Amino acid sequence: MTDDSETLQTPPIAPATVEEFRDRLASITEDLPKRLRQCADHIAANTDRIAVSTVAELAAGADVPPSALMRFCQIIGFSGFSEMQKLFREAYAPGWPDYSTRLKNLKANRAGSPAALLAEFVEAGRLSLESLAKSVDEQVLDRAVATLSRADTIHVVGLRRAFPVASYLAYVFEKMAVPAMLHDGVGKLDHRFALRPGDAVLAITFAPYSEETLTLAADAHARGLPVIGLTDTLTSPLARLADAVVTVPEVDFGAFRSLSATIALAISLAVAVGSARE
Amino acid sequence: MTDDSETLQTPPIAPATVEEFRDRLASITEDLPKRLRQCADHIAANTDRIAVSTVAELAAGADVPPSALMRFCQIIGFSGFSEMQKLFREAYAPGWPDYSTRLKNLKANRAGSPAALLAEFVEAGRLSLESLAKSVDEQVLDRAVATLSRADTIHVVGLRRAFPVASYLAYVFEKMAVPAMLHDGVGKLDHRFALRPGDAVLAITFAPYSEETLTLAADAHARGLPVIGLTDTLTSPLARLADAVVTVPEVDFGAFRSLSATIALAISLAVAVGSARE
DNA sequence: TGCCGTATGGAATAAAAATTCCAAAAGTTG
DNA sequence: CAACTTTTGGAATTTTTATTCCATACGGCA
Repeated sequence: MTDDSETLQTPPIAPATVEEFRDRLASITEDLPKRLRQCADHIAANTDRIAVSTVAELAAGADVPPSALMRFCQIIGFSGFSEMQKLFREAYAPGWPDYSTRLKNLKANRAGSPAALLAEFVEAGRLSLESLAKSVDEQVLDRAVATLSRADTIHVVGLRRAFPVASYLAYVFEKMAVPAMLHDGVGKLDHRFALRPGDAVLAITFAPYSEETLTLAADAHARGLPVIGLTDTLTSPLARLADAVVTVPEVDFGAFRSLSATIALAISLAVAVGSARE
Repeated sequence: MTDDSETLQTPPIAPATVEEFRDRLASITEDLPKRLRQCADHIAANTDRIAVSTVAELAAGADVPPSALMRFCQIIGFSGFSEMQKLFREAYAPGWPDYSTRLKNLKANRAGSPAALLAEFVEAGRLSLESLAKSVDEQVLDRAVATLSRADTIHVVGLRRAFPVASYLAYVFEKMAVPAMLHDGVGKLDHRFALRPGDAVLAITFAPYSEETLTLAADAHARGLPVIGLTDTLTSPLARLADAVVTVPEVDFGAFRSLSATIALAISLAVAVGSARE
């Protein structure tokens, strides 16, 4: 008998995804002794808290001693609670952990062929877009669009790294017949006096933040004009000057960003403003 | 002195909500010493992972020793990391069901809302990147890099829709110390005589092809200078003038292209050329 | 009712994580 | 350039958390 039970025993195949976890849970729940069943039920109802709880907390929730919960983890196929928790912690932020490490490696051996480089940038772009979709704050976006739609003229400013974005915004605004002015710093001319009451500023800057962009934003802010910021983090100096700050998560490759997410955001903003004004 | 500093010292008022946390973060970030600033930046960019990470993990991400991160938590007003983490664990709502579900939600919003538009552009960008990765011709890419690496000066030209790409290329070349000149059409000045023997032209244009770009490419071609084209199809008028044509499949949404794939390709090209020249 | 196998709770232990502390480095100021 | 302050890294310590183990309770069966 003993050998039989050994053979039939729960195979130590731990679920590799949240999906698999749920399947396994459903398949074993019914023929489980009382306490383990309590575990299963509580876990099923609170799957999302696994990532942020301790054994003791979860056990208390299921009204069982910690050791029961440990047994439960092992029955599912994990070596213990920590391994199970790992699954949920990683599922929460997929891909991210070793990504920047990979970039560093690639940077180290600069033997990268053009095609290999391209693959990296494509991947970076895809990830950026994904995390943009996940993280964007709809309220802020709505507010930004509303503000810009009311403006007489939109002053777009973004230099260096942000200049491609600024120039694309200017292009789209032009196509949609939205009065806009691109502050491009050509000839080091200072166009700040072009700002009139009723106008709004759309400023784009990423670390290291460009002095001129911040100056223009500060100037507009001081004069009571609405400022919309497009930047990398909420700690950016733009945050203090702007009425609405939209942040874009973008992965750097050395000094270079893929800009995919930023451009996608910019163009959405521009098209939304264009439509709203009609 | 000691009493003064005690009085002036950061009040130990810990943020009680994630909102307050962000405010506090933004307000202190700028006058923070180097390491603590790294903490602030990394935390700002990865706020959502605080709940599921350990001190060691976050510290590694910020590239600082764990003790620096502890100090950071205390400066913000918490007694330590655990207290800070508690805030985020309580506010925790998992990001899954992830990306694709989130996209659907965004799109489900009233059509034409900024968020819905963003979802469309994100989708278009991703598709473009995917098909770029699948369709890119490595041989052509290698040839383009080789040609540009040999050039004395690289003349970058791209107008209207392609201008953001051209300007980004110019930026990257500058950062990598590659001699490059951006033909931007400012003041309608014609810089064609800047083309010298030994130079190369990198021309970017999409339908409807910009006259000025084609003219410059044709001119260079006539004078025997190598021309590299970045365009949408092999039937583009650039194809006849160029020594190597790299095509980018870009998925349009409405009248506007996301540019994601084009920028990814451009930056790969630039970085490859920059590396090759060293 | 007495036997046996499984299930259970909690105390003991091991592992991992957070936190403190201090000596050394870096930076400032007179 | 010396005295002093601030910042830093890492080793030592403490606290928390996970995990194991075993004596006991329970339930079915003869």
